[in-house]
Amino acid sequence: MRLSQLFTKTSKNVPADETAKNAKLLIQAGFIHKEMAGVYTFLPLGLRVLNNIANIVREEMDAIGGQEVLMPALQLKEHYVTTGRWSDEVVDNWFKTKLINGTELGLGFSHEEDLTPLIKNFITSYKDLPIAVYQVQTKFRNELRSKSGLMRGREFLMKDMYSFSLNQAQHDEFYEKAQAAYTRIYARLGIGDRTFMTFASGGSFSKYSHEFQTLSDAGEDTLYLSRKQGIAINKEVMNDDVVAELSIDRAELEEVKGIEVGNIFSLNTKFSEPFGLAANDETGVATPIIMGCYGIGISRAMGTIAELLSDDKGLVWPENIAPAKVYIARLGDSPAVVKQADELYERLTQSRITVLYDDRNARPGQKFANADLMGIPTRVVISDKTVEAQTYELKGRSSQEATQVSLQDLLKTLGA
RNA sequence: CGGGGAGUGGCGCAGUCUGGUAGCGCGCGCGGUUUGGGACCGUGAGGUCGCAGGUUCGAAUCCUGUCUCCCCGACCA
Repeated sequence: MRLSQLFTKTSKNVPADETAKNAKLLIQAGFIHKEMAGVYTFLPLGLRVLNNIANIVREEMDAIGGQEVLMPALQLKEHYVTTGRWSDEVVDNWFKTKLINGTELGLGFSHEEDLTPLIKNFITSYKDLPIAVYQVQTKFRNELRSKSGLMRGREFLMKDMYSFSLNQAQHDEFYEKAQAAYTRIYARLGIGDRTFMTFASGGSFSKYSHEFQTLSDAGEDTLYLSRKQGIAINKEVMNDDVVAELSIDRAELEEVKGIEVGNIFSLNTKFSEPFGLAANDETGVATPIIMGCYGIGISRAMGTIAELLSDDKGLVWPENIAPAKVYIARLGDSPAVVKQADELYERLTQSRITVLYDDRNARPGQKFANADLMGIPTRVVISDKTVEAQTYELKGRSSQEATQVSLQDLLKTLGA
């Protein structure tokens, strides 16, 4: 992508109506635009990041047998009446709407009620199990107060997966696989070292749920972390019994703040019972299917990464999810410089390396500041100097020093 | 929902207390000089001050109502 073509621009001014670092930076760099509280547009560069994150999540879900679908946002009232979740007393963050004929509908905040009856159409035997179905979809939650930029929105992108198992053993096996997949996801997103599995409330479904909490002072949750064991306990379930059950020495627990970047929990037969979702076992006896639920807020993960991996110059994206791998800063517009920069851009693009090519008629400082603010992992400078020296200047986003390399070495470094 | 703060060109702000029909910076257009860390000079365009009502000869400024945004708290199946 040539920056001269990109319709968004970075700004020297920080938005006044945001306090959260992630929102400030993402807006300043032109990645997102706020429509209203808790509702953001993803602009070209922001959408690339969002998609990159979603695709990593997809790969890991596929790797454990997840099958992707896309369910509607509009939700049938009767399904929620079946489970008792239509009531505003029970679910206080519903967005509800109506058809012109008056039929009430909901805007999905989760999809158990949509998927469970759907699965009933296909699954009837133990031979069909286990299965796991997921989607990457927009969720609507009428939060009393949205806040912190992408961290807590009213409309946000979420990956939600649901597993269906014949019995507890089969469920546990998949649950553990999902747990491992989640760990891999956060590692690939560049926040693995500070993300910990956390024992949290299982609600009305099970004893515990497992949250994945990324340590940050910007987080909303208070946790007690055992670095030694690499696990944490959410304050909401913290007590002596839990500590004992997990064989943790209470003295080593550290009180920290975390951002919930994922949550998995066992649903047991909470949804399969009311919908009559059962499978025949080997003896022909119908048994309720055991379900599990596995969520990751894709947009929240993006906000978390923006928040945590940034520095005083701007965003710092891990290579896996950056909107582009390379930023070509073309200094000046002498024919030799333009030619060389154009050729490098073509060459890298052909090698399927994503590039932001700063071909604008702007001063060097502006281009450097832009590259830093946007958080592009690698910067290549082409100028009269480098053309003359027959080198390319290479610099990582977080390194202080630039190096001069030959075209051959440059291509090698970039994997082209 | 309770408490606090704030709405003035695309963005960031001043002006409001002490009414007299808007000003600065960034950005943008044009001309020129520049070109290795968000350049400089000149020139120009762009707002009627969130919205509605009221007071007044006159309202960005005072009064009432209302909408929106941010923060803290409560809430987060």
